[in-house]
Amino acid sequence: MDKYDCLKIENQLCFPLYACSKEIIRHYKPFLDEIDLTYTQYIAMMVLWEKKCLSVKELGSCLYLDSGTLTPVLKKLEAKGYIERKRCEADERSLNVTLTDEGEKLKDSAAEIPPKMGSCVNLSPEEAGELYRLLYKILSNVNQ
Amino acid sequence: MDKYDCLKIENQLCFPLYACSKEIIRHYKPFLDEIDLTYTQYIAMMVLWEKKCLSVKELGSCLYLDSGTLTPVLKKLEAKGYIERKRCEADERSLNVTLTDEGEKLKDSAAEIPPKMGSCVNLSPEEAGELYRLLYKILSNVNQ
DNA sequence: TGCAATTAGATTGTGTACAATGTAATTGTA
DNA sequence: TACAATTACATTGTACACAATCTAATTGCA
Repeated sequence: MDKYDCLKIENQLCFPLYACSKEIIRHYKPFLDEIDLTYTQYIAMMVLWEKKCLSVKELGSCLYLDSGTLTPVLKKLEAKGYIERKRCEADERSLNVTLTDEGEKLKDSAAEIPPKMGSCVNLSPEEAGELYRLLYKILSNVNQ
Repeated sequence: MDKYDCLKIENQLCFPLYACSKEIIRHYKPFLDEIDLTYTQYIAMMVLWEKKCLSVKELGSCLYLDSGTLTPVLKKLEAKGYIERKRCEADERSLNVTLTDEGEKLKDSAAEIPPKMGSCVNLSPEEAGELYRLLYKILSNVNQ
């Protein structure tokens, strides 16, 4: 165990996280292509399907994304007709994002994706649960 | 449990993976700034510090990255003077990537980063080990 | 109440990611 | 041994991600 061992990629925890995240997202692509969404657009829609209406700031804190990333993503979703972007009347700084009927309708096609994805992650339910717990434990710490 | 529950972001495994990966990489930034590397450049250097010399293809399979991503990353590392890129004499299609003395020297500064990062992931050694195991289990499956 | 500080989004610039395609070198085989 | 198929890398185009900065609206406090 020399002082450089910590630099070996196989001793890193961040690297398999990074690689895993990318590889799984890559496996989403063929399914997401069918409903013409990218992964980022998909997770934004996922929050909207649940919350119906929220500000860019709220969406950003759900997704760990800032306005620099979300503004163009939301403009694309608006161009596709899935959402509406409207300044909040009570506070003009804030932008309300809401689902259109088309956006709401998309939920049915999207609901077919998670079951199809399940097979690419070969973990037992217990392992998946443990992974989930560990990831959220890190996330809760990383944000103080 | 209705048919849309699978679409809730808190029921997804991919989302915390994606968010965790990004958040941890973001925490690397101040440390990586000190040695003027991005995260992608850092993991490429990590493989080189270990293997000394390898082709773009080999590097790509270590990092789960293709030439479209690696070519510009490696050109930047070459411009910084940390690596050399030279066509393989035995097979001109292949490009050999090797460390320069400057690149080798960088290893000492880089070795200070992993210990500093440890504190941002508040997992016990057992939990970190389990997370590591689960991530590599997924990675081994995702690539058939 | 006036105005400095804060806040919410948008913009800009840099750096990945990756699919699709292009090019040149090498291989396999009829 | 020609030449089609394959391989390695580079290029192009699209889409994030994020730091830094900008603008306009709102808040807080002297």
